[in-house]
Amino acid sequence: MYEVLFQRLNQLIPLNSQQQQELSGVLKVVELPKNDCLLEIGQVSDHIYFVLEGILRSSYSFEGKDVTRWFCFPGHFAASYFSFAYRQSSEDCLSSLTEVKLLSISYKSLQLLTHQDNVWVDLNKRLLEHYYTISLQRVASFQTQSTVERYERLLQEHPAIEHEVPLGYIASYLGMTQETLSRIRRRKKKRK
Amino acid sequence: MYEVLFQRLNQLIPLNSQQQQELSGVLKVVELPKNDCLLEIGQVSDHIYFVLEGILRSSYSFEGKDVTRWFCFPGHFAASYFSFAYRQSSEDCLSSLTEVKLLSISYKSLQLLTHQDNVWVDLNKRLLEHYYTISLQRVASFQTQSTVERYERLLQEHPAIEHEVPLGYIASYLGMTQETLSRIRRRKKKRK
DNA sequence: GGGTCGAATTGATTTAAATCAAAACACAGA
DNA sequence: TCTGTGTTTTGATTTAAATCAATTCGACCC
Repeated sequence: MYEVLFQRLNQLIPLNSQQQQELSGVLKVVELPKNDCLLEIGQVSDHIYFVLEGILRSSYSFEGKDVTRWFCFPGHFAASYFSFAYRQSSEDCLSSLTEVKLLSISYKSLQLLTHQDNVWVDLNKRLLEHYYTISLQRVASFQTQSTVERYERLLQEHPAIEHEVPLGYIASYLGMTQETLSRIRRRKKKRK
Repeated sequence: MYEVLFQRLNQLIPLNSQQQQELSGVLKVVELPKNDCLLEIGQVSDHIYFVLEGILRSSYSFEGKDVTRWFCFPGHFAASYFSFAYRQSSEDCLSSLTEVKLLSISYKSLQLLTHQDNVWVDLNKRLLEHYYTISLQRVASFQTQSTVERYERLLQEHPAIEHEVPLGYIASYLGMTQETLSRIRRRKKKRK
């Protein structure tokens, strides 16, 4: 059950079997239906999730509009980082776009782990670096790529998104209107 | 001399006087002329800088074009993070846009500090979090704001940029052409 | 099978930005 | 002061995207 998670973690930092066991001891499996809310805006996030199956979406509110911060696919971690790490109220909302199966760890459990082994501190840093990199690349894609190119790239990374995520959510993630994205899709079909 | 730096660091994490002294011991003051290169693409970054005076710019290359990654003003830290932290060759280039006065710390010195006091590890994390936040906000500004709004916001944060940084650099930072930015400026003047 | 709701598509139009080309400007050096 | 170089501005045009309004589509319920 936890194999997928450990595989992913080992890419970030090597864990020995004791560390793996300690982590396993505090993980919980969570299964949720489609369109379920894991965290609302204003709440303090109490969990980090690891996606086993399904898709999550994080969004924030801008001038009344709902904007997609990111999507979370199997093998990804999901959290409202600053809310979780610093116990602040979250600016983001987190919810399921499909039925999902997740692993979750609570703030308290992670605190305990952290105090007894530095590897969890290192892991935190690695994850931060990872998500920082992704964010930098995303900025670069806005600087240098057209709407079409941004969509193509997203499709390459996550082909599933095309059929499993509502168009409007993808459009706001990419910074365009849903009409524009719909037309991009049409032109793409025609070319085939 | 180091006062400005310590003030900034204390916002991120409290340092006692011993820690301040240890850091002071390994800092170097660097003064450079305008348009000097601190790091070229492909090199391994060996220093983190803190800007006392002047402006730095980091850029990367995309399809032959030079694109501004960020600007660095007094009170900011400048580095090619992944090149520095993991001794990889840098994708970014770093250079001075004006005469600059910097504080610098070498990889080796920071390694030594890190081994003798955990506070420097924490500081690293805080800085990462800080720059991650900025990157997230920047993505959000591409998702939700128009070219005009993005420029206005940049001006609010760094009014100096208007007269001290070449237009083309600002335009690529904001993800628009320099003609567009020039016209935005003209319309702005007219309105006054 | 008809009706309803939200999502997606389409069309017409306006607006914004990119592109291409040329002129104006700023400034350092002869 | 003139000249060359790089930057910025301007103009004309094309292209891309937003906006607004109206259908169409699809899933679900009755």
